[in-house]
Amino acid sequence: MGRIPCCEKENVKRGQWTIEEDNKLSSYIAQHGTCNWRLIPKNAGLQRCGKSCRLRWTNYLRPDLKHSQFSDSEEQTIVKLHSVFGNRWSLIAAQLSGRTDNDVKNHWNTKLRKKLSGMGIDPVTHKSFSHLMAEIATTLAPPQAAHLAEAALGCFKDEVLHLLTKKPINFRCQQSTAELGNDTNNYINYNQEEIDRTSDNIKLRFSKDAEEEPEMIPSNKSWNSTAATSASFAMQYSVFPTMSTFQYSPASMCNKEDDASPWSQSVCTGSTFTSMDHQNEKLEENVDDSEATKEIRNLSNIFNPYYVLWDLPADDLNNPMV
DNA sequence: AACACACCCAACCGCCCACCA
DNA sequence: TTGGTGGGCGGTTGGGTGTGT
Repeated sequence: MGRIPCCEKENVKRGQWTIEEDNKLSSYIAQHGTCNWRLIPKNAGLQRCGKSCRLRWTNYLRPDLKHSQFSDSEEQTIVKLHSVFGNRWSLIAAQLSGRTDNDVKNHWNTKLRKKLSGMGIDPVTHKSFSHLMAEIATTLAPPQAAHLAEAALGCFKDEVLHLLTKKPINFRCQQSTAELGNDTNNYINYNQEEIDRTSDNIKLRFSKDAEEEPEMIPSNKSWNSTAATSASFAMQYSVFPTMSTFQYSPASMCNKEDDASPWSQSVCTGSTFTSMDHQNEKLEENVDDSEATKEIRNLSNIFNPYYVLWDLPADDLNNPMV
């Protein structure tokens, strides 16, 4: 026994809304409110499904909606919250005034996901790709690790190709000014040969290292193995060129008129050495609760996979939650 | 200029859950 | 307790538009 449809499908109009329909719906809701969506199209003289009316109102016509571009600040908030909630778009949207879940979802799927991928970060787990590759190495014994790494590389193929080859983005390797002088516009362009070579290197290193130092790749590590161990492998099996002089810091992610911010530039760094890896490296050096560990706690940023909500600046939250 | 491809985003679909009689 | 209903949600689609060749 299925649910009865919310309307007679054959008698309702579908597709794009006209200005006239928008006006009818808006004026009806202005007078009568939104108490019963099933009755609204009928009473408003619209040949639309009630659900369609609700969506049109909530996603487009509502007077409190913003129709402007997402700001850097909003984007950062989305990424932060996505790292906590995943695809709970309504929860995320609730923190951004004037944005709907549909807006947030669309923006994520069309822009933010690519931005993160372009930065070498898996948009699902919010971990760097190299970190994920390292997780594989810490979980499986050779030769499975090498095989799975190859498979994982296949899974990330689109991201990797996007990262390395997409012409319009013209990925920029951002290095410290100390290293580059004042020229911060150095570009590294990869070609197919380079991609293949990178891929081969990964496979080779997995196999070779496992052969030479099998004890380095524990066979029974869980996916929740310590970050320190993972970080060491992340460094060891880093897919992309590592530039230890660069890190994403909270400051670099702030919404300032700072063109040097990797976020505002919306470009790829070509490095997977995220601050998380950097932090983990410090963790490894200081196993106990040292100054470095404290520093790590203070360095929570949007790419920290262990990000917790209470680290969010209160200003970012539209509807602070318990 | 014409075509192909990529991208964006409004709209739809179907599932789920809370509420109520 | 149960079934009907409205509304919310996330995933997906497809048409319009932009861009490259």
